[in-house]
Amino acid sequence: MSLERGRPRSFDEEAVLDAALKVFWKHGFLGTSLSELTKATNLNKPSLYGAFGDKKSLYLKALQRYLELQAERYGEALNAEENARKAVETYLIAIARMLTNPMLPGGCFVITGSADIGCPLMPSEAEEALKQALSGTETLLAERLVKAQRQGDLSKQADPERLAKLFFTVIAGLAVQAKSGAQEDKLIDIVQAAMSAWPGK
Amino acid sequence: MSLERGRPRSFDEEAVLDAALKVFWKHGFLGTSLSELTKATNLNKPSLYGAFGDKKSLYLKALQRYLELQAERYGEALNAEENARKAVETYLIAIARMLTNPMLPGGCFVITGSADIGCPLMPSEAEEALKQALSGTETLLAERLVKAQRQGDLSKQADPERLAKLFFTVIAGLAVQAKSGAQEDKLIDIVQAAMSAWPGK
DNA sequence: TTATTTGTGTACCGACCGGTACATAAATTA
DNA sequence: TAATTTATGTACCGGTCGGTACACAAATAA
Repeated sequence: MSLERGRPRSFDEEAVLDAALKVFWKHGFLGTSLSELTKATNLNKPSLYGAFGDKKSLYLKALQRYLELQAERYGEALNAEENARKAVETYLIAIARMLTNPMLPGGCFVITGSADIGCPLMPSEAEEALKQALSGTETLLAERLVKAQRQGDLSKQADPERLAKLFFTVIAGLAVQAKSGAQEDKLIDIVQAAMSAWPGK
Repeated sequence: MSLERGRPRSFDEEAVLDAALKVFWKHGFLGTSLSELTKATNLNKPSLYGAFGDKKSLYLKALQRYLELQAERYGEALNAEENARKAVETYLIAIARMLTNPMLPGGCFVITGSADIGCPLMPSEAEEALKQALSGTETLLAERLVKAQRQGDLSKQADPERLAKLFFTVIAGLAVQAKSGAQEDKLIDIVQAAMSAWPGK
C-alpha cells in the first residue's frame, strides 16, 4: 500500500514557502495580506491553509526558512574564518551584500518584521520568534568573540559581550538603511567604519 | 466682524495631534487604523477629517510634530556642547534615553515607520518624508563632525562623513532594539562601545 | 429674530480582511 | 469497477478597513 493516498499535491511545498517568504520579507506580517500570498504562490486560500495552516503558521515557517537559508549560513562563515577580526568583517560584509542584493526582497526579514512588535493584531508567537531570532544573532557574535579572546585573538582588555552588542547594533542599523533604499557600497563603507571599533591590542 | 464664524472647535488641535502621534509612533502608518485614532483622540471620523484631512495628511503632520518635539531638540544639543566627542556621546545617550523612555511609545517614529516602505498601501509621500527624516539626521551628524574637524576637534585623518554614517547606523540599530524591548541600560552601554570608534588623535 | 457658517454624531458606503463550507476533481485501495 | 481519501476551486462568512452623506447642533452676522 502506498504512503500517499488521495489526490496528490499539484505544487512544490518548498517553492511555495519560498514565494511566501519573499512577500513576508518585504511587507512583514501585518503588511502582508492573504490575497498577496495567494497571488505570489499561485495557490488559492484553501490549498494554502491545507498545506501550511493559518497566516501565523505560514509566517513562522517562512521565518524559520529565512533563518536556515540566510542567517545561519552567514553564521557558519563567522566561525569558518580563523582570524576573529577578519571573520567579523567578512560576516558583516556578507550581510551588507545580502541586505542589498537585488535578487532578494531587500533588508532583513527579522528586523523589518520587528516593527510590527506591539501592534494589536500581531500574534505574540510571532513576536517571540522574532525576538529570539534577534537575540540569536547577538549571541552568535558574542560566542565568536569570547572564543577569539580565549584564543588570544582579541585583547584581554576588551569586553566581548559589549562588542557583540555593538556589532549587532550595526547590523540592525544596516538593515534599516537597506530597507529604505541604501546601496551596497554605502553599507560596506559603514562596515569598514564599524571595524574601527575593534579594540587595539 | 469676528474671524471665527460658525460653531467653534470643541477640542485642542495640538492635544489631538499629540494623541495621534503616539498611535502612529507605536504602530506605524499601515499598522494604525482610523478606529484606533478616533479612540485615542476622542474624536469621531468626520471631526478628524475636518481638522487634519485624511489618514496620510494626519500622519505627515504627526511626523512633522515628532521631528519638532524630539529629533530637532536633540539636534540642538548636538551643537550646543563644545567638545565634539562629548557632543556626540551626549547626543547618542539622549537618544537612547528617549527611545526607551516609558512615558513615550518606545523606539523611533521614523525608524519604526520606515518598515512600511515598499508596502502596497504606503503613500509615496509618506515614504519620502520618512527617507528625508532619516537622511536629515545623518546630515546633522555629518555637519557637526565636519565642523569638529575644522576646529581641530577631530583628527585630520578622520573621514567625518563616514563617521556620521556609522553613528547614524548605531542610532538606527538602537531604535530597532528599543522597539523590540531593550532597556535603557543596554542601549547606553552600546553607546559607550560605539564611542570607541571615535578616531584617536 | 432669521440667515449663514461651521462642527459634531450617526449611519452608511464599497472594498478588502482572514478564514471556511461545500461541491468537485484526482489520486489511492479493494 | 466501486469506495475511500485527499486536493482544488468557488463562493461565501462576519468583521473591519478608509472614507463620506446627511441631519442636526452651535456659533456668528445681520
